[in-house]
Amino acid sequence: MAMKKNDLIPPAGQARILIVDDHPLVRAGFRALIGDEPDLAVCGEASGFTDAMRLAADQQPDVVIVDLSLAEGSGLELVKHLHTRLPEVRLLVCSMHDESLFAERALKAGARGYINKQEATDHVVDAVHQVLRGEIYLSDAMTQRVLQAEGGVQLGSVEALTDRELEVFSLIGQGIGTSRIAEQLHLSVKTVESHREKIKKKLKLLSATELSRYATQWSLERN
Amino acid sequence: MAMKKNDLIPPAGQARILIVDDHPLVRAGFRALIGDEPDLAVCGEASGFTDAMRLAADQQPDVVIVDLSLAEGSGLELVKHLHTRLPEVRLLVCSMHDESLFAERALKAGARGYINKQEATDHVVDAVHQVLRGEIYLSDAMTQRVLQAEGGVQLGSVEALTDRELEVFSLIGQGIGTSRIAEQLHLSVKTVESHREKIKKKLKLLSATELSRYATQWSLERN
DNA sequence: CCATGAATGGGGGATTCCCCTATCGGGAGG
DNA sequence: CCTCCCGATAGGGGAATCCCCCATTCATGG
Repeated sequence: MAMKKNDLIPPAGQARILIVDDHPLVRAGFRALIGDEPDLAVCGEASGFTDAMRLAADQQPDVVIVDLSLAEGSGLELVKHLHTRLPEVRLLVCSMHDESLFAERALKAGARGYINKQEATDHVVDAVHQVLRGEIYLSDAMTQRVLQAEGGVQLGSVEALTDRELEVFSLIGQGIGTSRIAEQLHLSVKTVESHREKIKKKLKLLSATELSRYATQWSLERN
Repeated sequence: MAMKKNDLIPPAGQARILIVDDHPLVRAGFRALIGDEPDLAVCGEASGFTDAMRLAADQQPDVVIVDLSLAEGSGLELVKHLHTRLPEVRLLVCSMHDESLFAERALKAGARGYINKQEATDHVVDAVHQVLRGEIYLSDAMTQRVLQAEGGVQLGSVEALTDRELEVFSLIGQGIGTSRIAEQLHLSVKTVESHREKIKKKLKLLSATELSRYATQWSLERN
């Protein structure tokens, strides 16, 4: 996550922003906020993957604001593809999704910032300016979380899990309860609980419900 | 669901609109859209139940636009309470949720219209005008469905859930624990537990983990 | 060799799960 | 008008889990 300085120079006049979000109302909100800034201008809108890729290629925007849930395709996929094909374009992910679950994924996918929709009205202009300067934007809480994870080689990813932990994690993702996991793996319930705790720590999850949700999503993604 | 004509007369000058939505960006979108209309004016914003009730009492708006998912409390509850305490105020529900699942519930709770966020930018001004005239606004597709489905609803799946149960189910799907659900809905933990039990019975789920998994999947599907 | 980490478990208090029952208010039907 | 049912609320109580401690064993690499 070292910050490279091979960015394009900031645009001379107005910076051009492309908005990608499946909710027309949210796009209207962005337009209103960004339109008030003298040095920013909205150069296009898209609600899905295909339109976004085409518009980004045509318009050559300085910043693309990407929502994670799109009408067509996924936001994370869009970030990866945009980052590959148009690496000079700064990507700012703005999502309603749980920050702890997606901020790191967004950064790994090539985004230069992640902002929660709850705080978007107050900070989106700041965030855009910041990524325009080549910096990375994260909420204060999330900055802590990500930076402190720099110590560990892998950032809160499933790859950091031990084989045994991954087995347990996978079973959790299949909706199997603690006691049944213990049966299935011929372990004590206490051992499974210990594994759950270690998994939670490694994935930086705060509660059993978060673990369950994360495991379920992970399980669904690779099916 | 017969249309009563005991409405107040339309306001003489500008109609006053109160916006209730937990996403600041969406509120900004509404403000931009409504602000462009000469006969409409935004008289306040709220993100949660309590603020909305207070503002509605203070401001005496002509129309309240209510999102179904709020920062504090639930939109359906808000519609019921507003309809009881301020029956002369027209309520327009605007949600990202599946229309077929919530439009009927919204109307029964006292709303005079339901508009999907996907089509909000194009139709919200029409919808507001329509409810101001004392008519009921629904999308064309939904009008058909509601009017013909007056008899009975499909049982056996999520549609079989009660309003309250559905709210709890949705929060479970967002990975929120029992105690925080209780906080958010201003309920006893015991009540939330009761709802969870009833949901499990209705959906034929055998354990809390199954409920969590099912709710998570359901929640992800409609994002 | 011994520091480290993985795998296995336990203690114990807090919380949740799960099956009961119970009240209360509103709407459907007699 | 008056039951009867049901949705919403909530408590009791025992079992299960959660969650933060900790201990032991065993392999592996520095």
